[in-house]
Amino acid sequence: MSTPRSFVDKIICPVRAKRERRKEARPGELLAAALDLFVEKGFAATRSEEVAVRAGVSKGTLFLYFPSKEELFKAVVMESLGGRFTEWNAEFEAFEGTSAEMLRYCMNVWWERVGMTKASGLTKLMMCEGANFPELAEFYRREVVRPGHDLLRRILQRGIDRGEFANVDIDHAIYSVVAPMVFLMLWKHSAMVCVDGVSPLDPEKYLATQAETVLYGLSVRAGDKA
Amino acid sequence: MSTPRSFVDKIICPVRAKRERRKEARPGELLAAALDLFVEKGFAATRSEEVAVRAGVSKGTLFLYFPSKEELFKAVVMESLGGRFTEWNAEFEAFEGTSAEMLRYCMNVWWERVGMTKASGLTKLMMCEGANFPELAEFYRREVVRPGHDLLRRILQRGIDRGEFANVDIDHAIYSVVAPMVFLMLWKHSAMVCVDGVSPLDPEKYLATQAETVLYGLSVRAGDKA
Amino acid sequence: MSTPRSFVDKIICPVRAKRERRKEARPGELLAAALDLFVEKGFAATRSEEVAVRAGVSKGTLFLYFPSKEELFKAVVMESLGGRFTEWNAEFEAFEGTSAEMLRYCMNVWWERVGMTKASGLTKLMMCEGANFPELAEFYRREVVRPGHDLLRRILQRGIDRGEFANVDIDHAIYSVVAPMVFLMLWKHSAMVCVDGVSPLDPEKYLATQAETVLYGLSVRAGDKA
Amino acid sequence: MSTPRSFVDKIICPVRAKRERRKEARPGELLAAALDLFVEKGFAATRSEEVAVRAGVSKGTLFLYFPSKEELFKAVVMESLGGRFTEWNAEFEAFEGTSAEMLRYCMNVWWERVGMTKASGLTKLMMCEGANFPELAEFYRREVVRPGHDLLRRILQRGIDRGEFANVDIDHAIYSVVAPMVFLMLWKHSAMVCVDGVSPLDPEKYLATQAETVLYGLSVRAGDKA
DNA sequence: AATGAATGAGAGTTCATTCAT
DNA sequence: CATGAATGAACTCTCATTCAT
Repeated sequence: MSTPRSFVDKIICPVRAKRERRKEARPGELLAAALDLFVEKGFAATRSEEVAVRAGVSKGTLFLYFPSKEELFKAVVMESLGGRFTEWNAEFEAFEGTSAEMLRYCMNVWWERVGMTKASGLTKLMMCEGANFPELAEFYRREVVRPGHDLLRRILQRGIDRGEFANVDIDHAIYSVVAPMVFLMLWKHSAMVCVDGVSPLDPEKYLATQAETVLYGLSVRAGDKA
Repeated sequence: MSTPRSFVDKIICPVRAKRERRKEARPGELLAAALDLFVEKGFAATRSEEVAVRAGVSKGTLFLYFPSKEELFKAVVMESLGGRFTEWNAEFEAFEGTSAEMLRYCMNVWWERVGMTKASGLTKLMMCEGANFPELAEFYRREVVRPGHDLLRRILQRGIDRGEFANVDIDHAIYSVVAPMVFLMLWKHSAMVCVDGVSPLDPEKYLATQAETVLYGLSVRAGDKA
Repeated sequence: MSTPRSFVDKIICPVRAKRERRKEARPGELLAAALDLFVEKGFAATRSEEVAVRAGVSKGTLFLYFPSKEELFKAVVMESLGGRFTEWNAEFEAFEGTSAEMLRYCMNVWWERVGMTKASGLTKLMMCEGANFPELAEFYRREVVRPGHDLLRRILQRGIDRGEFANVDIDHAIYSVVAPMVFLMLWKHSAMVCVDGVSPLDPEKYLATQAETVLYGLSVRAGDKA
Repeated sequence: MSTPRSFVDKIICPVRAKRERRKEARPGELLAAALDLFVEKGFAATRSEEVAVRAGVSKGTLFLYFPSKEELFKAVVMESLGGRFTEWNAEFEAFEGTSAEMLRYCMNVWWERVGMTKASGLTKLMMCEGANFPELAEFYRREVVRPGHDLLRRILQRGIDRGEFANVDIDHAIYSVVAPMVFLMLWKHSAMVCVDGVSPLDPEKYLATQAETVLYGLSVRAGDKA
C-alpha cells in the first residue's frame, strides 16, 4: 500500500535544491502535522484540512499523498510505531547481556522512544476510537500490538531458554510488562479529566518499579521446577 | 439488562394504561439506550436517532425528554454516577470498622457498582472525548470526579484522625487509590485494541493487590509520627 | 366552515355552570391567545403549543377546535375584523349627518376599534407574511380588505350622490383614506426597528389631519363640474 | 438584474480561467440570490439551500462564503445599504447648494438607490421579522438606521447653522423625513395584501409632496428666531 | 371532550473527498 | 504537482399534526 517515503529517505539523499527538498519533505510534514492533531483531538475530531494547513499545504495536496484520512492515519502509525520494529528487532537481536538487563533496557527505550513522545498518543487514540474504526484497529493490532508482543515474547523466551527466567506462562508475562506501559500512556494523555491538578506520577520511577516487580515474578527461585 | 433503574422508576404503579406506562418508562429506556451507545461508540459518534431507535421511539421523542444530546449525556452521567453519591456518602458516613476495612470496602463496592458495570464506560468516554467537549468535561469533573475524590478524602482523613493511617499528603493518596480504578476502566473498555485474545487481567485480584499496596503506604510505621 | 361560537355567544347565555362556562369559553380564549401571539411574533414564528398554553389548554385541544394553524388564523381574523363588518355596515347604513362627518366618524371609530387595538397587528402581519401564505392572504383580502373598501366606497358614493363630495375617482379616493390607516398600523407595530427612541407620532392628531386633507380633496369647489 | 454589484466585483480581470472567474463572482451571485429571496419570502422563510440553488451552486458552497444564514443576511445588508454610507456621506459632504435643495436631493437619490430597488425590501423585512431576530435587528439599527439618521441630522444641522431652517427639534424632524420613506417601502412590498388591483400610489409624487411639507415645517418664518 | 406522547419531514450546518484549473 | 472551489451525505434539533387513552 501507499505509505510514502518515510523518514528513512531523508538520510539517503542529504543535499537537494531547496524547492525539491520541500517537495520531498511534504509527506513527512504532513505526517508530523497529522500526528500532532490526531493525538491532540482524536481521529474523528481531526479535520483533514487542519492537517493540511498545519503542514503548510492545501487540502488537495493532502489527498495527493494519502488517498484518505484512514490511510493517512495508517501512515502515521507506520512512521511512528509500526515501521520501527525492524530496527528495534535488530537492536534486540544484537543485545548482549542478561535477559533482566534486556527487559529493563526494553522498558527504558520504550519510554524514551514511544512513551514520552507524541507516539504514545496513538495508543491512547486507538483505545478510545478503535471500536468506531474497526479497520484501523485491526491495522494497529497487526502492525503495532503484534510486533510489540512478539518482541517481548522473544525477550522472555530468551530468558527462559537461558535459565534466567522461570518457566512462566509467556502470554501472561507479556501482559505484565505491557500493562504499566499502557497505563502510563493513558494517564499521560487523559489525566486532566480525572485529577484536578497536575499528575503527581513520576513515569520513569513508576516504570522502574514495575520492571522490578515483573522481574521478581520472573525470577527463578528455589523450588521452581526447571 | 443491568442498567440500574433510577429510584423513581422503581416505584411502579402496577395498574396503568399502556400509553401511560410507556411514558413513565421512557426516560429510563432512553437513558439505558444512551448509556449503551455512548459506552459502545463514544459521545460524538453516537447519533441521536440511534439512541431513540434503540429505545424503540422516534427521533423526535428523544428531544421531548432531553433538550439536547449534551443534556442527554449529562442525564446519563447523573443517573449512573453523579446522582448516586448522596446514597454512597450516607453509606460511608454510617460505616463502622477500621479505616483500612473501609478503604477495601470502598474499592470493592466501586468495582461492583461502577467498575464492572457499563457506567465505567462513561469515565473512559470522558478521558477520550473530554478535550473535545469542554462543557461535558467540566460537568463530569463537578458531578463525578469531585464528589468521588471528596468521598475518598473523608475516608483517608478519618484514618489519619483516628491514628490508623500515617499523616500522608491526602491529595497524593487519593491519586494512589484512583489510579488503578481508572486503569481498570480503560483496560476493560479498550482491551480489544491491545491484546489479541481475551485480557488475562483479573480485575478483583488486581484491585485487591493495589488496595494492599496503598494500605501499606498508609500504614503507621515505627519512626513516623511526624 | 368551522369558525366556532364567537364572542356573540357570550352575550346570549350569560348564566352557566362554571365548568360549562369554561368549555364554552374555550374557543374565545384560544382566539384571544392566538391574536396576542400572532401579533407579537408573526404567524410562522408562533408555535401552536404556545397558543394552547397561553389559553390554558393542551396542544391537542387547540386542534380540536381548529383543524390547523391556518384555520386558527382565519378564525382570529374573522373574530377581530372580518366578522364585524355586518355590524359596522349596519351602523353606517343608519348614519345620519353629512358625508364629511360620516368619513371623520369612520376614521375615528376605526382607530378606536381596530387601529389602537391588537387587531391592527393582523394587518401588519398580513403585509409581512402574506406572500408566504397565499391562502391566508387571499382570505384576508376577501374578508377584510374587500368589505373595508366596500364600506368606504359606499360612504364616498353617498357623498357624491348627495353632492357633498366632488365626483372623484372613487378607487383612488379609497386609497387616500386607507393609506394613513395602514401607515399608522405599520408604524405602531414596527417602529422599534427604525427609530431608536419612542415614536413621536400622535395617531389621533395624524389621523385627523389626514382626514381633513382627504376631505379637502373631496370638497366641491368652484369650477368643478357637478 | 439590478442588484448593485459591490465595488470589488467591478474590477474585473477580463482574461481568466473559468473556475477562477466563477469564484470571483460567487459572493456577488450569492448575495444577489439572497437579496432576492430574503425580500421575496423574508428571512426565516428563506431556506439556505434555496439561496444556493438560485445562485447556481450547492448547499455546501453557500457556507464556504458565509458562515451562517445570519451572516449571509448581514452581508446582504452591508452590500445593499450599510456599506454605501461612506460613499453617500462623502457625496453629501461635497454638496453645494441650499439645504432645502440638499434635503430634496437626498430624498430623491434615496428613492432611486434604495426605495425603488430591492434593497428597500430589507427594511420591510426588518420591520416584519426584527423582533424574532434581535441580533439582526441590532445589526441593522447600527449599520443602517443610525448612519441614515446621522446623515439626515447633518443635513438638518447644516440648514439650521446656515440660518436656512428654523431651530427645530432635530430628532423630531428626522422622523418627519424618514416616516414617508418607511411607509413607501412597506407599501411597495406589501400592497398586494391591501389593495385588489395595482397600487395607485405614485412614489415620486408622494415623496415630493412629503418633502415640501417637511420643508414648510422647517422654514424660517416671521416671529421665529427663538 | 380533553390530553399530551409520539411522530417525521425539514431546517441549518459540517466536512471528507473530488476535480477543473 | 498543487490548488482550493465545489459537492452532498450526514448530523442535530424543531414543530405542526395525530391519536391512543
